[in-house]
Amino acid sequence: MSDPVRLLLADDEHLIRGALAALLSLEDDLLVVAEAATGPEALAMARAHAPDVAVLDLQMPGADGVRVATSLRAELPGCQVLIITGHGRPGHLKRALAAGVRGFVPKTLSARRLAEIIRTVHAGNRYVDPELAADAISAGDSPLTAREAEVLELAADGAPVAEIAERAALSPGTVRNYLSSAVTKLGAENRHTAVRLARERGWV
Amino acid sequence: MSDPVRLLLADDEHLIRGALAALLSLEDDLLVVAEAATGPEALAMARAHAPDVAVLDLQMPGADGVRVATSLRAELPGCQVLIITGHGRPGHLKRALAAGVRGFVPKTLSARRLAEIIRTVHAGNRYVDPELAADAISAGDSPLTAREAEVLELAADGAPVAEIAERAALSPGTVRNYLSSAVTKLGAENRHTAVRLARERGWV
DNA sequence: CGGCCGGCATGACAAATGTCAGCGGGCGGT
DNA sequence: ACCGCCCGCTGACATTTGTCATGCCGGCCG
Repeated sequence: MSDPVRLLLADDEHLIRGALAALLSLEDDLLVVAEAATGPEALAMARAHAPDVAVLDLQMPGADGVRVATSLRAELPGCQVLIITGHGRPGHLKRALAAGVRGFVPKTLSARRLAEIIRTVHAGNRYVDPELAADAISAGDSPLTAREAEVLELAADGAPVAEIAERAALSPGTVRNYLSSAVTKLGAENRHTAVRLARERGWV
Repeated sequence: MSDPVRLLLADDEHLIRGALAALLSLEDDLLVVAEAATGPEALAMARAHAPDVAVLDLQMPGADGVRVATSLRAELPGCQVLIITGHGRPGHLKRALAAGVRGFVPKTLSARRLAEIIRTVHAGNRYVDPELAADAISAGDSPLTAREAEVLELAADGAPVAEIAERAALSPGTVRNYLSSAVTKLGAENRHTAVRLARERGWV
């Protein structure tokens, strides 16, 4: 029999991480060699242990799973990345795939299936949860231009136009134009529902 | 030795629930007798198995942990409820306690600690995570009147004043007044940041 | 080269929003 | 009985928005 698959687990929820580690350790061809609770910690652990597969939670303090994946891709090309997420938004999947992530699955999965998918990913294949994939396809591509998305993001926390303009180094009028066109493209009634829609589709 | 503690586990994330069940089963005085993925399912399972302790995730499809806890309290007074949450907001804790929940902990906890807390709760004692408790205390009570909170909630998804007025059966002017006073009380710049603030503090 | 598109801006106007003052009614304390 | 507080409403006003037309510049593609 071949060597076991060496795993890095990163999730900020201690309970889940520990439980996951325990469950995956039951599979005798999987070996958890490192755990991390934050993005930077995950990177450090990966450097130290050079795992075969990194299982990363999408939402972690410090740096999210996709950012970690990007760094990992550059530093440890041999390490495959599997992203695991609670509430998967379409855009995240796209970003993740672009970052070279090999697998993307929701947390509503049994441990046995996860173990299988880890093996799949380790073998160099990809695996994307069918439901998340369907969502991503139906959501389609973002109709927003880079600027529109940027401005929309700055508008996300309810800041007035003046503040957005300052933070984006734009004229207030321009900001309103971008906001307006973004709202139109998204079919929203105002900037705030637009922000919500864009968030739901993972476009911000 | 006494009988084992009979547990109900409810969490919509299969992975976590399964892992948790496995870990808690390692403790020989704990026995997982039922699992559920949604609020209603949790209630049904509780009726069928009459567990000693119900471990409920706060955010579940159908009905959230607190609502389930309320029903449980009425139907199965002998069943203690322990709420477990990812990102705990202060107001939830207060609502949970009011619903007769005996324990409230974040997911950033080791399985061993969780097992201890389950025993504590089963013994009839309360346990609230110190950090969450501190947050709740520092957040204090909501300064909003019932109407202000109601209107703010209706404003949450970015609806225009006219729509809020209709849905609340109020005059548009009144809605604006409530919104304005809520914004002032919360020290926000506009209704949207007010909504965000109120959400963070668990006041909506 | 000549469109075309996106980025960036202005100006102007309509609509929505935030703010303030004030009025009346009800309800619970002192 | 009186006071204070919350509810609910109106009206008026300043400010912030959303929307539209229009213009200039720079890059990219046919």
